[in-house]
Amino acid sequence: MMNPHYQAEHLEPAAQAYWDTHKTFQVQEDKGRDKFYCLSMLPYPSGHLHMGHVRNYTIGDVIARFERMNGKNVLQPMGWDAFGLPAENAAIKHGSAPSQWTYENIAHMRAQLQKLGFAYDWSRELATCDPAYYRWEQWLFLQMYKKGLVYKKSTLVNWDPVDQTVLANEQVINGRGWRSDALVELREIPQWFFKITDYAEELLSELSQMDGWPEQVRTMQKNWIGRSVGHQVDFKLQNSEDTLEVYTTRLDTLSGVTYLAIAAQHPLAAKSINPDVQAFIDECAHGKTAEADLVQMEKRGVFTGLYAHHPLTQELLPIWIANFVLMNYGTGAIMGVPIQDERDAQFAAKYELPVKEITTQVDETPYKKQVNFRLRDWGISRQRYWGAPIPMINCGTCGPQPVNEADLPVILPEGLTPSEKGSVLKDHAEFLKATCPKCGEKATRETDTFDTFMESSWYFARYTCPQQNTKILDERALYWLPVDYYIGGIEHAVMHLLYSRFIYKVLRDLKLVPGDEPFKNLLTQGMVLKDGAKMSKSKGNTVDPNSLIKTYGADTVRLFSMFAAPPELSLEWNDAGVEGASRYLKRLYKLVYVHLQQPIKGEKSSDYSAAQKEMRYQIHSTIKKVTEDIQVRKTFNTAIAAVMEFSNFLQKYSVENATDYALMQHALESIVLLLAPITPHICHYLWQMLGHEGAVANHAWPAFDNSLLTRAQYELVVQVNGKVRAKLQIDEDASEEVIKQLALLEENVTKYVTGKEIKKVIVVPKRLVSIVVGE
RNA sequence: GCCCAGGUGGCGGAAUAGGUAGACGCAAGGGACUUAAAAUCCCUCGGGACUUAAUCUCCCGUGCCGGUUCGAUUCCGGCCCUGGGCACCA
Repeated sequence: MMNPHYQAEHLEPAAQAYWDTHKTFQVQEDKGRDKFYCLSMLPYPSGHLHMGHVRNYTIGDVIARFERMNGKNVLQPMGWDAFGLPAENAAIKHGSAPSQWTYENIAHMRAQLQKLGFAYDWSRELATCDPAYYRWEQWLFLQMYKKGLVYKKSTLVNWDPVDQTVLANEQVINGRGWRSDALVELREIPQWFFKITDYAEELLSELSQMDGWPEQVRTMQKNWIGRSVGHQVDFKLQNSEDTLEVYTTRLDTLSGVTYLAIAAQHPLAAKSINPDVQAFIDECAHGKTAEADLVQMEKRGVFTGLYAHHPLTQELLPIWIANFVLMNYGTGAIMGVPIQDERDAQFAAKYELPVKEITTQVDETPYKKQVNFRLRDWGISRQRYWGAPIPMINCGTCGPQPVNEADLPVILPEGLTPSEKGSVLKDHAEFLKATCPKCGEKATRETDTFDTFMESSWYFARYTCPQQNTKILDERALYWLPVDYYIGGIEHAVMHLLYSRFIYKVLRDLKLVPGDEPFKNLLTQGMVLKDGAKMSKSKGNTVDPNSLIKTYGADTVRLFSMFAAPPELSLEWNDAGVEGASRYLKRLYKLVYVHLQQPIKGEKSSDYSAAQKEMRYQIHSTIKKVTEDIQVRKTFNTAIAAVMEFSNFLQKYSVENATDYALMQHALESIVLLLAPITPHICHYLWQMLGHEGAVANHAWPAFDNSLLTRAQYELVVQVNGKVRAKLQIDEDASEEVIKQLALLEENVTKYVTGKEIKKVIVVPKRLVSIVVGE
């Protein structure tokens, strides 16, 4: 007996309990069926779910449930990106351990996700801060070390001189430490790097074939990798055998070079003979390592006192240090061509450097042709406590040595309370204590931890066998990978997705995963905004999913977040709109209730009235529209709009005989099936009420019949000189000649045509006739 | 500064390969029901003009300026504004 009132608070837990006890979404490998791996980017356990999460995971869930209804063996897992800075900050604030804060947040957020009814295989849940996870990350690092993909070099970090610690870019506010307010210094420290540049060519060339990715993301990655073909020009230093190497893509402007400029960190800067140089370098050493800041600084420089010879004329060129030259691009040195380059011109004008015409086309042969990438190697060292330890040991005699595989995992001591004075691992005697794997002497353990991008670069592979404790991955990875659909924020378009592609190729080279690319299709969702701004605690414009779920139910929240905008656009949150989504579900519920209550029952006859034919047309065209919107376009908003439109039609349809009843039953069943991926709980209930034994989640997606998608007549638009002058109903099978004649007979058309020369008549089949007349 | 998006009624958005701009929803206004309110249902709803009136007709309108085309929200060129990313936030 159907409850006359829609009560989400009863019906939703019941549906969730059903999926839970029937293990509906737990999956195993099944060679007999097509697999479909649907993945949403794993959340950072910040404490509470926000609307961006709700949107992201609903999109993923709709796709997963849709593919499931289409017969695929669907894997949809969930886990936690559990290492990172916010846990340390919270721990400092509360004087507690980051692990405790993290695990509490995970428990809370897991419960929130479960309330939303996502079709996850929870048996595969993982947290990246679990040693059972990061031990395999450490193992992977060791394999990369063996392959020569790991090296150490010195690079700049933001150094807080008061707190004596390295700061992240976001911790530097206007050039000062966010806690200490001290002027931040740039400091060079040795750090571990992955040679992602070894894979630059492949990462670039494959992009053109990745047609399951949005064009914009591929373009961003292409530009980020930034392959260019240029030349290396050696400028011989005055009174020295040494040369200054410059990479340029504009060798043709060589004759216009009037000066050279190097980065402050360039080795040559130290050999400067100008006493002002050190002061300038010190001054440049303040600020922030972020490129956006460096590039926007006032362009300044200082003369080193050194000269080099122009390779064509042997003229002496002054060597300057300039704050806009980046050490990590090219050779950290540029040639200044004021006549051709605007920035060089401004610099030359400011420091009264000469400007020279470009005179000769140069002969390229003496110069080494060189392919250069903007992409830099990936610095993976972090001087932080709450991260996975990098498995290295520093020996006084042998230098840095990799930990023996048998000694993994290198366990991060949990329960420590971090301080603002940098990583507490540096003072943890027990952690530091190690013996050199090579000579066996006393040594010190590496205290740097992994960049958290490392954890998120391979988690999707681990979901295929999360409990595997003898190896990183097994044959299950070969069945499930690659990910068929990956859904996440556009803010990850470059870094996370590029690092993941890189690590996947490393895993491929270790013969652990199939294919070359980890993510076959990618959907990048837009931001969730309120009052035109990104929702954030600091702006005070957040919307709490919990209270919305409590007021309206999970289905309403899911429906609104899918209806308000297409997934790729930013979504403007509107509380009144949620009300509208709730209203629709009530209307649908009532439609089913009224149908079940009315007395007429029976089967379809073979004779259809015009109204019944129209009803049949509406059923099939709605199924077609929704199927294509979800399957191909992923425009869930228009799919929902089509279902709403169809519901409005049904509301006006009066059931007068058995055929009407049967058509109405078919219509309502279709709606329930079409909405099942979006609002799964109410559909689970209504499906049962409509007389079905099994769960709608296990039912097949509805089919449409192409032969029923035509109507007797269609509307034809008539334009004269591009303006709409009439609309007429035309028989489906009318010929082009007939259409032209009918169009010209229309009163409002003759008005504009009479007495004028008809130059052209364009007929667009089933749509419009465009008549072009002269004056 | 560089790379990538977006800009359409009061609001979110629709128009799928260049073919009716404003689907669907929200808000608002009017009405029905009710003792009343809520809920529900019905109607109107880009701006302007004309007409006694209309569901008639006309003009303007998709950030701005220009172009291509019978026809441009859609394609091209140039600008403006907003958002995302820029390598230690995740």
